[in-house]
Amino acid sequence: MDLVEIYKCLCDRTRLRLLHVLAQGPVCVCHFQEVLGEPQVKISKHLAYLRARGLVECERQGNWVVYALPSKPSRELKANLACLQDCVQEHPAFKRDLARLKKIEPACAWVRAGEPEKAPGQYRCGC
Amino acid sequence: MDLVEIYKCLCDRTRLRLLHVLAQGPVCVCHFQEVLGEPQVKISKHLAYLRARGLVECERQGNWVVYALPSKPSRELKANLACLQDCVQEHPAFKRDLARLKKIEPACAWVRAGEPEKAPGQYRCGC
DNA sequence: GATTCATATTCTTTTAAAGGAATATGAATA
DNA sequence: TATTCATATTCCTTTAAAAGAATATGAATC
Repeated sequence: MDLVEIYKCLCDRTRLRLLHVLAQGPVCVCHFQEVLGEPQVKISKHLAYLRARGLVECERQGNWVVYALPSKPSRELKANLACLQDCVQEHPAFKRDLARLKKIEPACAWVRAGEPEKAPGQYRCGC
Repeated sequence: MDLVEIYKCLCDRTRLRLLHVLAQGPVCVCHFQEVLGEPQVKISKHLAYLRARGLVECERQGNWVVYALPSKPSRELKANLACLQDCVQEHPAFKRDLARLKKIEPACAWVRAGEPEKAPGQYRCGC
């Protein structure tokens, strides 16, 4: 994984927010929409961008697709993700994302555990 | 200084090399040309890019312009520059730059000390 | 004052990326 | 099997960045 490619992934605010949220654990796309308050296309395309460059992995669980940080991140990626977390701690916008994530935490827990059928709602995954 | 802007500065290989070299101390443009082996326009434009975003500062010394990392870097910048140094240690291309820098070290020392007139050569700054 | 040197800027072409609208895919339900 | 939902992809327009060629600037020398 090339260092420049990592930085290219990091030089967009939406992608920074996605990666920052992902540091908390796996998240499905609809939760991202809820947490970031951004349209589906935008979220999906930025996730695709990150996926194509190995910064995230994903797994389909029925109707949902759950994204996560790579299980075996390179040294460079690990260092930069840690740096990002450090840099962003104070920024209100990023803290707000985490607050919104906490609100939907219960639903997330099911999805993370690979049991989306237990999530509330019918078709929905609880967002 | 915006975090995204910092990452935009970091997502180009030439700029990474410039910043990596600058971590050793102030360097003038002609030394950069020597060390990176890249054409003058390229070096100058990337330095302008970094300068416009506050990632480097510069000072004219007679005919030469000496660039340096900012004297008071933001927390974010400091963290990312440290991370960069860490990530790049093993990469041959970056190590090669430092090796070439060492070769012209004597000339650099004069320039850094603000006494370019002591540098060898007539019009030249020793590159 | 003309020249020489180091550096910066302008101009142009090419390429990548962002964003939105519309549509496609693939799984689950009815 | 038709529908519904979550997500992805395509198409389009706009904007930013990279690179090289040519030229400009500003300081020092002759």
